Amino acid sequence: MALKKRILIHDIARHLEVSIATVSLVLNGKAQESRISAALAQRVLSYVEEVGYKPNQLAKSLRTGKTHTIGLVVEDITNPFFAAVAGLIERKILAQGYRILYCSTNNDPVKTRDQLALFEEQHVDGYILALPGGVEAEIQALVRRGKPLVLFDRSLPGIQANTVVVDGAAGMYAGTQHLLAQGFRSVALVTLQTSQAHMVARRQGYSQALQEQYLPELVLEIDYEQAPEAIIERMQAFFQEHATCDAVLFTTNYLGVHGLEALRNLNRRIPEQLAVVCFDDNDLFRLYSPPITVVAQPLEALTESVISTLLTALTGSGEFSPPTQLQLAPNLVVRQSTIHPLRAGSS
Amino acid sequence: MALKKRILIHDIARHLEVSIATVSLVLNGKAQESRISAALAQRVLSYVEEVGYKPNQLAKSLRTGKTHTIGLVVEDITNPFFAAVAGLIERKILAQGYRILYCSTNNDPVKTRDQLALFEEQHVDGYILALPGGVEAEIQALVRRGKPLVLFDRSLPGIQANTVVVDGAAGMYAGTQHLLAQGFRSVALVTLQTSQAHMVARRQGYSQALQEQYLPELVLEIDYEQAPEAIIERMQAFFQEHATCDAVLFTTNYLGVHGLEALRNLNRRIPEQLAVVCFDDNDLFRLYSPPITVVAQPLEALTESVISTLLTALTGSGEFSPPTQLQLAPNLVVRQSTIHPLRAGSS
DNA sequence: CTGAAAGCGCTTACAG
DNA sequence: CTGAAAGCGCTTACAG
Repeated sequence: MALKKRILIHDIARHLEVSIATVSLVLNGKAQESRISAALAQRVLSYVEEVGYKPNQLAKSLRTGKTHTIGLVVEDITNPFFAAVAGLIERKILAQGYRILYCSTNNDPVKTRDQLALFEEQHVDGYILALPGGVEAEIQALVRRGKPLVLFDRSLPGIQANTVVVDGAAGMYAGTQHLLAQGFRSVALVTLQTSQAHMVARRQGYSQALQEQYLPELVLEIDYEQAPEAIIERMQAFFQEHATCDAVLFTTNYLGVHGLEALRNLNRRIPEQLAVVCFDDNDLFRLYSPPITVVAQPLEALTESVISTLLTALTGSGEFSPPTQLQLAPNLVVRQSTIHPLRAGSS
Repeated sequence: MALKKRILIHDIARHLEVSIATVSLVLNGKAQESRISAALAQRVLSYVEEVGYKPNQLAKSLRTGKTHTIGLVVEDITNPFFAAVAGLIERKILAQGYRILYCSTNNDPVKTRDQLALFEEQHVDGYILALPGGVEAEIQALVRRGKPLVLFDRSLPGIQANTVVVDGAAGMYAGTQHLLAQGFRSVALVTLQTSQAHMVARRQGYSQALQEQYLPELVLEIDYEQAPEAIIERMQAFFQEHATCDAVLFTTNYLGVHGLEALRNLNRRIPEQLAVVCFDDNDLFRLYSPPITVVAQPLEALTESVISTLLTALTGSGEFSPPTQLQLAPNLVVRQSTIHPLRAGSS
């Protein structure tokens, strides 16, 4: 029943009849440079191991300013893309002894600002960020103060910071070209009504492909704030209004999911009546009937780049170095949703 | 260019010409009980607001022992169920001023132990846990030391702790009964090879429904460690071997997803050749062709219960109170994957 | 190698 | 209400 009193560095020192400094130096790997004998260091280490002493991280953090904590900010942890990113980041960074604080922004700059402030109060060592617009000033301040951070998925206009993004323009260009090559001629885009960099790029890839063929654009912009039901209804109205449209690209996975539901409600056959491409892959697209052609993001490479960039900044010499800016190539995965049985190869 | 020096409580006190204690007491809402005049308190508050002073949480935590951080341990953050739980928990608890540290266990007790130790070093105030078997001793120790925690999704054998689970036995019983009522007679179960409480319960619900009808069980146990490809192959072999089986229930969403892929590879028609039920819902099941009948978990109620239980423990008087043990009812959602066109209503 | 000491930035009795 | 002080548990020069 007796609560074991938490053991302190002081207890270790007293038991070994050495000074607190000695214990601390050994524990922090500074035995050599402090000219502590290997034998003594070993004695300390094995006793610490024996009694299971763990330094109080709070005290350590207060003293050193390091918390070994990373703040992960995503748009929405329930979105399969961000969940996958979170999972991969976790796997890669926990092994380095870091912990992860996370939060979802839901693209709300006010909420994001609050959360960034909380992370800062908590003294996170570094940040991994997929941000909404409207927090440029806060991020600029972090950059200026030399905080290790990396933006991913989307960059922030006017901010010079480590960034790892997927080339949305190239991806959507490839997707649109693929549709055109399959003989589709009235190609719509369903995207978000936003000026965020990644969405702008994806739309631009679509536009460019159409312009090169002198084909008109047909764009539906969805308000992120809306409830799923409203989004689905909006899409249904759009597809009914534009009945001659024979192909559509969705710029995010959840727009794609809602789009499939809208098309199912309308009984549109894919790809006979409407070909479908989505940016970003997931189980649903892969197993849907018909399987959906996607512009897949390189999740493994993306997270690997994010982590290595962050670790470099974290362990950096502290001196200024130019930000790393990476743009990764997505991968067009052609499935049946864009292979028109009658038109295939007719381009 | 000049780095603004971080402002300290000392600076506030000096500027207002009051004592540090006064500032601290006002900031911690103890102005009244310390008989500090409302006017002075107001002066402090507005100056603090004006200069944007934020107390250093590390120092505060070291002193008070509270970090306002919750440790969330899930099986796998990329699993839609756990991602949904994480999202809802986040939404409900960030508003209370708590931050969330998370980690995935992948059902590995060693990894789980390491992470729990990290969380403890970090002095999290409370825990929300979906655990693998093999960490009973660690949890028992947390409980004994009065740490606020709540187990969810699955209980831990022999551990008396706050627990919020979904009634898997009732859910699978209902799903199996539904299949029998639809006229299916050779009903298989695909589950995990594990002794975890939630899986045992789900299997037991299946067994009971069959036993009541004197029907034989047909169970495939999958090893969690295997790669998806291996799991799919294993399932294909199973379904080929048991060709007369006319219905199947999957006990988790990812087993269901892999199962659908296996059945697609085998060109089995659902429900004509095989009816399908899955425990846990997601977009894929809802939009699949045909839509899949599921035993849906009450996510909103589940997370609400988890949070309120944890907050009670967190703000509790510290005195012992018996653990809260909640079991929520799941909801059978019948879709076309179990409605046999020829047999419907024939039961 | 050691020991005493300062300091990270707070909170909180305590005496006045 | 105030002021001085202890203390949360560490790390790290510094003099010896």
